[in-house]
Amino acid sequence: MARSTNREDHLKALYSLGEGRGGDDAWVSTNEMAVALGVKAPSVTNMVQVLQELGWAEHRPYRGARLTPLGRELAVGLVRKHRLWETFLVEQLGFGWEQVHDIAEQMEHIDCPELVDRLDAFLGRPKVDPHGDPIPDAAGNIEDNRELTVPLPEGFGHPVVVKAVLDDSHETLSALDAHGVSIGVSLSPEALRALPATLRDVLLVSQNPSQT
Amino acid sequence: MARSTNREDHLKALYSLGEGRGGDDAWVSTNEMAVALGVKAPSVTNMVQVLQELGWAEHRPYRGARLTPLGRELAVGLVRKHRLWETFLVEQLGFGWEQVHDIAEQMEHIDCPELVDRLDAFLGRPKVDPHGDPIPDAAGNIEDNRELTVPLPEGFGHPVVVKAVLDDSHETLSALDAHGVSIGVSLSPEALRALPATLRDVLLVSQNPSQT
DNA sequence: GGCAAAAATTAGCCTTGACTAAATTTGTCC
DNA sequence: GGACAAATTTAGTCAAGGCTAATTTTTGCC
Repeated sequence: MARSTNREDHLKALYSLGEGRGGDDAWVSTNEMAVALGVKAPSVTNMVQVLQELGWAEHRPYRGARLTPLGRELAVGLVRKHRLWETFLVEQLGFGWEQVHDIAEQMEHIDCPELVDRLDAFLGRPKVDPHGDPIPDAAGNIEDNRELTVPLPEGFGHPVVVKAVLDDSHETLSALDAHGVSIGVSLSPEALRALPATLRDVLLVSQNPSQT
Repeated sequence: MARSTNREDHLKALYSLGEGRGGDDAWVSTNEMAVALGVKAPSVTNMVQVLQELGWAEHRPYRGARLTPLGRELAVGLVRKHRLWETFLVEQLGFGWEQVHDIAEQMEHIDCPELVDRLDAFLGRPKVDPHGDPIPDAAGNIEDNRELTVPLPEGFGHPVVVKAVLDDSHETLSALDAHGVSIGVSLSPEALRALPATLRDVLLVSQNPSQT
């Protein structure tokens, strides 16, 4: 048994859903994964059991699943590939930031370690992707400077600089685009108030425009 | 029923094997395809029948298969993607010409017409890939200047310029590399005689070094 | 023209990964 | 603490695409 697009998709869903929560309740329910992947729950149960046989995840029946260290390493590799390809598509080919998620979803499954290294070098070893998300390095380390940023502050008393967008869907990113929002843009309190709440909520900002 | 990696692989095999021969005997046997694809003959029979249902190919039992106009169009699109990605890998990422076939084999299945257009533009709308093979344009036209070239002439009386290599396998290309052969290189009669016959046979050359 | 060998197809089975329906476990509310 | 609802897994089915074994068609040779 080995790598396959489907297994990788399930692995990545498990990783994405599990990363938010720390500590002991890092278990992700099969139902959550099913919703994220657009399949039904029993299919996920099946696949999670396969991931367990592969040593990528641990499955506790009626509890959920979580990654093993190996699984996490592989998942981070997928995230790395995804974000590098997104960066390539935007910076080199001129795609809009709302177009690249779905394409990178296909490209991240290309299997060639040397390709990843060369792409990374070609792009100048970027630290963040076009949505402000950190790109893991070759060793799997993630330098997440977004912890220096904050969710939108109450009151909107000061201008803020957009550091990252937490939802990479075509829909959200197009809407943000229509409001002139992109990574690095400074938003005045008025501009913030003009944004629909659903869009404000996906932004990570730094409060001091002098912080880069 | 729709696109899938397997169906595309069979379509491309049918195209590659069928292109050499003109006219009425353009039928490709399922066995040939099986050998080319590394699967068994009955699997090919199955898949060829699927291609027929898709309107991509015509199957005449015990005779073989051949592409429909639609199938040919799709196959040329795959060849276009394959050769553009090979060009990208060599020219932009610095891969050796012997490394890129297998990677492009994966990348050619990425489905995004806009990506192909942008990649083509990014590369400067190249006419040939790193192995000297023509890259079809967006309309599917193939400007095959290799017809201006000739297989290696008898006698090796004159220097020749290498225009294309007919076998893109890692093995062959590495061997050619070891002999200092690459696209555009001029080979003296002595150099030609020094090449193993198996390597000489995959070269297309032009006889007059002044022809570029 | 008939017969053996080669080639191709059909038949039947396996794995992957999806689904629905049914059974099981968990958790909550009184 | 028990009953019921919600969540999860198990059981059984299906399609895609591969395989081997058996059958059928074609071909080549006398």
